[in-house]
Amino acid sequence: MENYLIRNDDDAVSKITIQDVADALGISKTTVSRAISGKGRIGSETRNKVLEYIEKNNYKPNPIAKGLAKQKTYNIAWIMPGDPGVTDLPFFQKCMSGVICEAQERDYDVLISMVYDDDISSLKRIVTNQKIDGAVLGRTLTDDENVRFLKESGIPFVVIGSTDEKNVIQVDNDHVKACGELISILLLKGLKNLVLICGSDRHIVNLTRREGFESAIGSASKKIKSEIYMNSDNEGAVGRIVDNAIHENVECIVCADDKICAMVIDKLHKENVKIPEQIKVASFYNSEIIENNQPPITTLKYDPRELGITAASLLFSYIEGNEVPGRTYLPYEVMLKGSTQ
Amino acid sequence: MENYLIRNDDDAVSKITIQDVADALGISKTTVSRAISGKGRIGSETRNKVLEYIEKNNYKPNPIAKGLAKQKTYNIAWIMPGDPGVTDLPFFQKCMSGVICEAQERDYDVLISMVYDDDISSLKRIVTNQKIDGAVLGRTLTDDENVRFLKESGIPFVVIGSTDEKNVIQVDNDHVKACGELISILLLKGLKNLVLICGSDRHIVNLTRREGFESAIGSASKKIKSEIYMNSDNEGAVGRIVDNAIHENVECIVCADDKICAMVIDKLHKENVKIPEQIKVASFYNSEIIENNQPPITTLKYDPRELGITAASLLFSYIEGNEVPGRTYLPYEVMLKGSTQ
DNA sequence: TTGAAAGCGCTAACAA
DNA sequence: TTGTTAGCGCTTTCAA
Repeated sequence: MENYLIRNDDDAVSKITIQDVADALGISKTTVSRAISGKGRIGSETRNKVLEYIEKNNYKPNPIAKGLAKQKTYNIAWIMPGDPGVTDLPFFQKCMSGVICEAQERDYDVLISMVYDDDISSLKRIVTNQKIDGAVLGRTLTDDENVRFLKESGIPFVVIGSTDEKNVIQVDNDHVKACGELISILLLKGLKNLVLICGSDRHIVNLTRREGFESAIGSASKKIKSEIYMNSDNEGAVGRIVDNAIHENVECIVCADDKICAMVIDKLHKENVKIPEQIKVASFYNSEIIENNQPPITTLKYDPRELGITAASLLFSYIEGNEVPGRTYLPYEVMLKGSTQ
Repeated sequence: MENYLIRNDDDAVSKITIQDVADALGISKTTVSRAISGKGRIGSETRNKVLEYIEKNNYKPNPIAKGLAKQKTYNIAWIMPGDPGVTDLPFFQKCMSGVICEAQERDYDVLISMVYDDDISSLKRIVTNQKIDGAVLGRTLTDDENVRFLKESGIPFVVIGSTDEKNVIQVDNDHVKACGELISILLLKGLKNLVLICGSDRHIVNLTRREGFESAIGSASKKIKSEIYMNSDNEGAVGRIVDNAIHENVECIVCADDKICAMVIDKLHKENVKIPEQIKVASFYNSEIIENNQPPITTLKYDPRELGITAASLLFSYIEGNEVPGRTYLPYEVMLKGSTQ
């Protein structure tokens, strides 16, 4: 037989208030408040007395009350896509951990909002309920409802990724440059026939990666044959593209992200096509799956956690009224591995 | 040249307060409050008038103020491991999405806390800062600091997973039964020589899975040869165990989770050992990687999102003062696939 | 059925 | 250097 639990309020944390502290010390709330905040003139003796008492009695100012008085929540939102298969991506987890880490340092907490392509009600709730002081948006779309809504609401926010919207603080890797660089290197190795497989063309990251690919092809010294497939991040599409690539003697399959790359590797494996002997493979984003592959795959390497840290840091800076750059690019690395040798 | 942004408070959301509503309607705050909450006597005419006005002018009560008055935050915490390689697990993402979904329905928000094996400071901050009304803990450890701290703090909480601690509301799958059932089926097929590979023995889930394995072996009608490896969720250990299994003519390798299973599959592949012809493989937890494998792997199937939903739902029920079962088991499914044929 | 007033715990002018 | 006082926006007794 199961045991049942009933809520018992007796054991709630005993909450001591600023008034209690003031009374105990025979001073006023104001003085206590000043001792804590460090603002306003106060005798160092009094301050120490207060600080000591607070420390000993483990007093913590109630942030709700503080928030009401200062019109702040001490919360920011982390907004990420909630669609299954996307939420899971380690990329977002790592960004999030960066955001959390940075928030923590400022005694802020992170409230999570999951949005779906056509449903940003969760974000709207949080904003209209005034539960946050700012937000970090995990990715950008073309014609992005989240961005539009956040701008309208006037709440400070930073996006991870790029957007054409004006006056939006953006943190991203320079995908155009990075992808261009990777492709240029491959072309210098003499490759003349490549395909690029991308996911949704509503994800701006895919558009910028494509742009990098195209620019490298465009500025190549020789004539290059290339094909680009958008919206092809499913097994069926990847399968057909790979089949076709094999048939057309494509020299290198370039994947916009690790998920697509994993599918490509899988498919090539099933078809018994050897990497890199029969066909080369490169990816614009790496991950564990790809790193541990045999042979390891040539990829671009970014630091998602750093994106989160930077985004949050900029957000706080902006909230505090500082001048903040419109766009920040974080570094990348080109990792040349066996898959393109 | 980059553009720089400076925070401009002019565009902040215009906040209309309960007083504004009262003034506009020529009634008192109290009446407005009553109309909204539905508590206390109020003329239906007045109520409608208020509701209508609120609707039209898009008034939202400030939850901070409400929180201060009612001593609530309207936030719960989702506590998950922050260690890299663990945070990423789709399991936690899916639980989290369940928790969020359930919270949303009650106009609660979810605040996220990442804890590390020996560092629960993030949880402590959130609790002592009184920023939450309750918490859902994503997994349980032996001798769990999180559980201990949450109990001491007196804050309502529910754990996903099991624990020996008394008076803790737990939501889990019955791993003992599920794993026992899967193994029993394999034994009925005539297998007589198996190994089980588990991760950390500080994770209670691994202990319960082991228990299920052992109980099935113990109650088998024939004599079964079996070996159990704990703390073996790294490539090196898995490699050695698999090598050894091949050498010892083990019939079936059972993996405590999908990550281990992926490593096992990979290793067998490298060694050119065919599944299921030369060795069979089963996993106590499934995932996309495993489902798409060729041949598909025999696994247990759970619904992590449902765990999150149930945990949050129990938490709210408990917060509201209801009687709540100490332990809730959610269903599982045994998926027999080609890997054990 | 409605309203006045006190209070939730804190901050911040303004006075002293 | 310290205290008084008036909020922040809401809920909730207690009166009317």
